[in-house]
Amino acid sequence: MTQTARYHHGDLRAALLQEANELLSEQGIEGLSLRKLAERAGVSRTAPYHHFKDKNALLCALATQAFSELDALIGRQLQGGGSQERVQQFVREYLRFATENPEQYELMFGRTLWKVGEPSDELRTVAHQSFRHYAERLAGLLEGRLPAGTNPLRIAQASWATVHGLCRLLIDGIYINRDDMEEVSEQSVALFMAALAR
Amino acid sequence: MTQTARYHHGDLRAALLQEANELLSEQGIEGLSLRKLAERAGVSRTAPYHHFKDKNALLCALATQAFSELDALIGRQLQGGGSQERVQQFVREYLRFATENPEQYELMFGRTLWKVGEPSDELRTVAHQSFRHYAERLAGLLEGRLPAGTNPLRIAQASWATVHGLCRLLIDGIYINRDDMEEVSEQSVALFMAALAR
DNA sequence: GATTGATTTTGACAGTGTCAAGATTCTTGA
DNA sequence: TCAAGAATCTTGACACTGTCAAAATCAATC
Repeated sequence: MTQTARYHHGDLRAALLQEANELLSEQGIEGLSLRKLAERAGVSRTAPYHHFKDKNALLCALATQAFSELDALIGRQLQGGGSQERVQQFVREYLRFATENPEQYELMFGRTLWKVGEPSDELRTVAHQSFRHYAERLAGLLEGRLPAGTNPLRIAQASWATVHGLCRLLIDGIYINRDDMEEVSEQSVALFMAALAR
Repeated sequence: MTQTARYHHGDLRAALLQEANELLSEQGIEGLSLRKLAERAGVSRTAPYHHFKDKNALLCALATQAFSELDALIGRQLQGGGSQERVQQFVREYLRFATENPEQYELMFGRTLWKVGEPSDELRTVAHQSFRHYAERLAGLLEGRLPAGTNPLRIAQASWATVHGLCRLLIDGIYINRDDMEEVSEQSVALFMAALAR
């Protein structure tokens, strides 16, 4: 039953997601067209529409997968007792996650889904969950260190914005030097921790 | 000589830039097509090609203008002696700049020009100049405050990344609440300054 | 075995950026 | 003054995009 060119594909949905991920990595969001995708999967232009409402839905599915990975990374890196080295390590891993799959990261956080398109409920959920997860873990790490009157949520937002900003500058091709970025991130973490340890 | 429907437009280049800025604000980068632009300017589809090599060139021209404004903002806000309040004020203004013209900001820092397209030499120059300008001014403000062994350039990069990250999260529609963002930015600045004032 | 539903196909449409070739107007030099 | 050339603008065309409608094919079910 695995011969080529049968009318029903078998598991087109999964095949599309797989091809989409590859195409995304190779050519970026701009190079990811439904028609290329269909051709790669050996199927006609409009076949994907029976598995995804439209392009936006397919991209949401991709981004949702990616957020799950990020969430796993957060859980893996931000557990146990807290030290500056642990946070440094997390940031390094986050930077690695973003820069090794830049197109995926762009899809996760970019305007394509969040502004131009419409993020699916599933995507919204997993994205917010990831951030909440991060905020909780970080609050755990910084337990007792925070100066009075400091809102842990704000710290989480601020630190995430910093790391995210670094990633964006790097990914979008504005800062080119990755090694510099690593140094910048270390500097940032050091400053944050220094301020919190007062 | 100002009657309508004459063959030569007169100053099509300027008109295109003007219309492009409006269209950009109204409909975003995705809604900005050369054909719409041409129609708005009352001219045929391909007329713009006699004033801009291609779409990328036109967008670069837009972004270059915008960077000049940002550069002016930096010069305006980051002058004179330094205090935490001065930095806070700058960040507020930067956030305002980005959130009041989100599509412009996206164009300036987004992948459309820096990664997908090719930034013009002019754009590269003014962008780097803006950052250098920021770095110098900030170093001036923090003069004498920096702990030994702290590279002012890294501080500039780190702080810019933070503000930029906030802007991106806000603009891309991930953080929705602007007021929260303002609070986050204040928190960030406070942390930075606290760490530096040790 | 016929019917129903899922899946896939072809055809079509409006929209995009951009090239080539022709039309018009402005400018410049003799 | 007027011809030549440059600048500017237009029409035609091409390949590409996402998406809809209608027809074709297959799988499963009653």
